[in-house]
Amino acid sequence: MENSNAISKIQDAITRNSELFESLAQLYKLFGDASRVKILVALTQSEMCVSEISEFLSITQSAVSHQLRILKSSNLVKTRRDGKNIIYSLTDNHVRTIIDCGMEHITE
Amino acid sequence: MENSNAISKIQDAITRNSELFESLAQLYKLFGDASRVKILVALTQSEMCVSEISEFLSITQSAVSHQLRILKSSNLVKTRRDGKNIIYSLTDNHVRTIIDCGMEHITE
DNA sequence: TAAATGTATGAACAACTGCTCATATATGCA
DNA sequence: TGCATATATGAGCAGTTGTTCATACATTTA
Repeated sequence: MENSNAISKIQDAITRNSELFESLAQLYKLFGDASRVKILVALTQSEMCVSEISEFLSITQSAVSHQLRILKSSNLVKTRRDGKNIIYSLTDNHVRTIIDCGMEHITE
Repeated sequence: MENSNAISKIQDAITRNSELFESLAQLYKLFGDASRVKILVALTQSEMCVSEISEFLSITQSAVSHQLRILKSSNLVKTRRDGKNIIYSLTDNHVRTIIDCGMEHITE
């Protein structure tokens, strides 16, 4: 099929920035799981320790811990220790923005 | 572990709106794949037919078709026929907004 | 120091995802 | 009407994902 020139340019742009869009997909993948989204939403309201998060999701402490590890290694959350507890919080405000952005689509 | 009152309220809110956050995760899941993201990004620039999209992704026409079906059944894209071609385009501007929102996080 | 509490981690597994291949359907054209 | 082109779809498969279970590690307290 013969391309119009305009579409060729779009295709070039996407091919050139291929890695960028893979990062984008990788980012959205983090929000693409109900447990993780709920964790992130909770953390937009307040920092929390693992057992607090574990309480209101119907999954075990272990599962929460696994998910938090993913979120931390992706730099969406950060931690500090407070005695026996590890307190998780959002790294920055991007998470909040992204969630709000998606919510607007859902609740239109 | 004993909850602070504030955290209890957050947990209640999240439990009550559980389905909402599952929809949110479902939405982000659509953006959580490189092929789909590239398709959506392309469509923010111009409507396109299947074979055009198929050209610049290194996947087959069949794979593109499968992904477009997913995007269509989620109401992110819509179609019209033009002769032998099916032209795909974005349903509304939310996709654009969501992509921009994620890009800001990536390219900070 | 021993027990209790909070968190992290590895293995295993079922469910899901995205791709390919083969093939069906739909339209346009000779 | 027959053939070429464009798209859709089902089956099958390999890779990924999210959970659980068992257990290890870290900190506090008796």
